[in-house]
Amino acid sequence: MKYDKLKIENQLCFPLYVCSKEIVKKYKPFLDELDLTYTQYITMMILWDEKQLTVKQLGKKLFLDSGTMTPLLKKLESKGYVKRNRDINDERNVIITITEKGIKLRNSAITIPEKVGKCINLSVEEAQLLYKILYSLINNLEDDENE
Amino acid sequence: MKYDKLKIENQLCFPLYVCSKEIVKKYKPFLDELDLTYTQYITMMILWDEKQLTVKQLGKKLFLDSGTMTPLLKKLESKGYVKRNRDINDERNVIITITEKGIKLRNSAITIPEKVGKCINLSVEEAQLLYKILYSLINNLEDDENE
DNA sequence: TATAATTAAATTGCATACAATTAAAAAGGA
DNA sequence: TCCTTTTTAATTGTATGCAATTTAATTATA
Repeated sequence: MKYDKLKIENQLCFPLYVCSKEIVKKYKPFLDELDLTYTQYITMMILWDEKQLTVKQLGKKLFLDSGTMTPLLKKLESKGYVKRNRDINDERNVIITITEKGIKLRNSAITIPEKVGKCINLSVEEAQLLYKILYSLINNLEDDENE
Repeated sequence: MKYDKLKIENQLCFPLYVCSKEIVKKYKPFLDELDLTYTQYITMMILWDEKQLTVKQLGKKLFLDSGTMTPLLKKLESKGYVKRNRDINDERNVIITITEKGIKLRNSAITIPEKVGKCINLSVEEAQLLYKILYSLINNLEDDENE
């Protein structure tokens, strides 16, 4: 039919949008124990690895802009997990550094991926395939930006 | 390493979250022309098919609760695309009915799926596979709810 | 060097999302 | 029938997410 392409069941974005939201919800009870939101959690994930980054660098890795990052980082600072300091060499930059308390939080978070994995319940093959397709999609979207 | 499961590149949820956000952004210029947001768009998508539903039924199809639906539907009402009326037979329900103006909007929306499809740029096989995996994921998540 | 252009963070305004609560209506049971 | 429970929307409060703008600092250029 003429309007078939406008049917919700023929959309690819809609199940993506639903999966994203619903899985983030699955994280909630586990993240509540750490007093973190999902966005704060993925921010900490970067910082557990890199220790120190500018707001810009963090936002690039997380696909978020300063409008989202600035209030989020202030919240993480108020919880004592990060410090925010202007770069002395280039005062435009704000450098985010993880604190000792932030580093310690990683031990409490370590069981989360496994717990959420159980809710997801995909076969290893499906999970790998999904992962692969999602990242190629992200690359396509980025290429499309630069046309 | 001990903390490998906490690395951002080993997460499945993160690329889902990014894809969802980034594709919704791709819709923006096209939806701007219709003065619709993405959530308003998928709501209209349901209504183009069903004409009349309660808030509850709409929310169930969209995986959204009344806290999101109520203000969104008021906005669609103020734009003249839907009407909101209490069900006379059961005053707890609010029935959403698409208006003539709302029905006509479909003709302006009809080119959107194709335009966004071009940005996504996956092969037909990958797109079908992704679709299939996402819906089985949604089913798994729902099953997990009812345990 | 003085000015223009660029860059990074912060701010503002709007639109979700969702948990938790509230209010009203309907259904079920003693 | 009266009371309790359930159901549906709406409301409240918190946290994103992003476009657009602003501010301050740096870089590029005439």
